[in-house]
Amino acid sequence: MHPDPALAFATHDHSRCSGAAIAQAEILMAARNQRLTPVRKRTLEILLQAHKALGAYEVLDKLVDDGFRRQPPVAYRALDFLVAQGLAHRIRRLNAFAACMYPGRVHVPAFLICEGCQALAELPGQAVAEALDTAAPVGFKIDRLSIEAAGLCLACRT
Amino acid sequence: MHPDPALAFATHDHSRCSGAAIAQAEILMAARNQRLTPVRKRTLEILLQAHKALGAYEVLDKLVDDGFRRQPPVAYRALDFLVAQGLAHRIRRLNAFAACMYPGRVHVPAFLICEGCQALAELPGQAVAEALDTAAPVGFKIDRLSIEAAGLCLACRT
DNA sequence: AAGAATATGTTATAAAGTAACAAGTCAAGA
DNA sequence: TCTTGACTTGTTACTTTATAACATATTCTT
Repeated sequence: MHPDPALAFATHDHSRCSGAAIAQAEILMAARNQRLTPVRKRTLEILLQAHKALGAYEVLDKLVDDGFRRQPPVAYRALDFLVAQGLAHRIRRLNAFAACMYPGRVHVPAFLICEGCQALAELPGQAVAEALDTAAPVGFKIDRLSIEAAGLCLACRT
Repeated sequence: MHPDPALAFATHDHSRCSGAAIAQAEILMAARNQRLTPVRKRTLEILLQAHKALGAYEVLDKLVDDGFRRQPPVAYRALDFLVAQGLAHRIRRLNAFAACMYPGRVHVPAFLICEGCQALAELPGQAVAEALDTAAPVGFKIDRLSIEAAGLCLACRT
């Protein structure tokens, strides 16, 4: 995982991220009586290894390499499951999906998208959510919140 | 305009909002040497009167009623212009567009989307943006920020 | 083993957004 | 005033993203 969001913008071994995260996902799904079936598991691996946001059709292309048929519902169903289980997030600015960096933990995801290297950092947005709650009209109950910032990371600015 | 975002969730005369806002847009565009052509002006009116987020194709349908041809670029070009000029915002969660409530003023838009009545409130998100900036890794420069919350307004909860 | 719930296979289609180029409009300088 | 260049619109065609609907298969429960 990425306890430090800054690591998202640093080079590192992606396959290492993947292994532990998959193991944790297995445990989590078992605890919830949810099935991390082959497509779902592979989809999560694909997101973890990409280490950036991937469009559903990009995921689908990679699933095809693994023998699954190239049909949109294959990818969308797996992605929807992962999102519902909090193992992945949907990045609306990009029409894309990314593996969650804090699976199983209650958190408000906030995203930084580097337009230079396409890297994506997920950071805890609790404070951001509180600021919004304060600003919101009395009585409005926030269910789901998207916080997505596009910009340039340190490396890409220099 | 809506100095008080809470008004977005209260019933009121939409056509009244529109008139003043259009007049202001005219002034603003003149000052910037930008042309608020008929399609653009009508598109802005449509957004202002709808008083909620409208998909590009919904806008297009209404433009057709005014004699414009039903061709996607007609709507997208007008909408893109309005967004570029800060007269409208794009709501990514909804694949939709809404008139800006603070045209000509520097601000960070934050949106509350009521899933009960589909009303949309735009509120100043400066504090929210600052919270995110604080949480972001050193060196990341935020260019554009989406803050979009889905939930239920007071009226729809009761 | 039967039935219910869940997951996958498959076809088809809807919805959202863009590329590319031709044609028209407008404003400013020669 | 003419013409040049920038901008705007018209139009065709297409790409990308996402979902509906229904059949089949798998798994869990009793």
